[in-house]
Amino acid sequence: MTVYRLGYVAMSLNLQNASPSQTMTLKSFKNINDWEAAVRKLERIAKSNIQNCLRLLKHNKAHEVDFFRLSSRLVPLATHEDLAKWDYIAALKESLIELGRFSEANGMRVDFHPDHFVVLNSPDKEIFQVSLDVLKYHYLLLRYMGLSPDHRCVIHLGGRYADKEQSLERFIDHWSVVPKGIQKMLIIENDDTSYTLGNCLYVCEKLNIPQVFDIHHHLANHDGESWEDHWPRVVNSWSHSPLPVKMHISSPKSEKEFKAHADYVDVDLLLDFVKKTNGSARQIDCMIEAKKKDNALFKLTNELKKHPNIEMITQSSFKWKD
DNA sequence: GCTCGTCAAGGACCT
DNA sequence: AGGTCCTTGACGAGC
Repeated sequence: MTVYRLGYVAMSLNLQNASPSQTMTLKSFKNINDWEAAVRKLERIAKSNIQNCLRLLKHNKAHEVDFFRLSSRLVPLATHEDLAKWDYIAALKESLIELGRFSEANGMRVDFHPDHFVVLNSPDKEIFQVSLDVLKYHYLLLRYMGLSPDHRCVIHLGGRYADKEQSLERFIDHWSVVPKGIQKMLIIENDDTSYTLGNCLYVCEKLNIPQVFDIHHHLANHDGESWEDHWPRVVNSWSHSPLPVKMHISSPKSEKEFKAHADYVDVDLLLDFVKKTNGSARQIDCMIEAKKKDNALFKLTNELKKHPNIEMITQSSFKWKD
């Protein structure tokens, strides 16, 4: 019997003024002539983002949601080369530890998914280095939150660069120069344009990396393969992880805009996944990637509650009963 | 208190 | 080779 746990991404539609992604562009930073004053403003924004994250976790606790993706934009400009001498960790230490403690004390799984500009298979050395810098930033946030960074950060394999096979092998080549701590932090997700679940599993098995299965991406990009055939390999890729198997689920916005995310997740898509994977693992964590964020999660759980074969365990976790 | 253009990034894709 | 789109939420200018 598998326990399924639902989570959502980065922000809530139910909390007012609780954005964890307030920002400052490089342009507006440079418009402030006093460097110290500009940095102080950045630090105010970053602290507010982290404090808003804590509010989000408290909101989640109230609704028994204990799976959550943190915004990657907590610290604006943290990885920008022009701010390399800015010691953002020193300014944010206390806020970070408070956030980490709350998530640990409440048994929450929190993780990151930096956007697609992290490309470890880039043939351009500078882009590869910037990607490492961005990953190091995520690593530091986790460390200073007091959390083990292992398997907390989802990335994609990267670009095709006109030769997909060679570019996939370049990921494997580059992996050897990725610092060990960052290697252990990473998990790989199939994408909707280039690397299919089969491609990703090949890399994951070679490098001993857990595979994050994205069912929406798979439907958009699958080379005629069925995910069901690959599923045992996905589960097996998590065998060395202390964390449960993780997957992403979203519904297409429309037939025409198939790759875009819909407001909500179709409950039948989730039910089909549950029926096909029930019993395959002790627990599977399902990340709801929908425009309506936590409201999409709440809508799903309301629909699940009414299903005769679903037994709710908490407000956001459940199991299938025959 | 709205709407719309802007910001920031790398790559895919089209001309 | 160059231009446009993709994605994201926030922000700021202008009404």
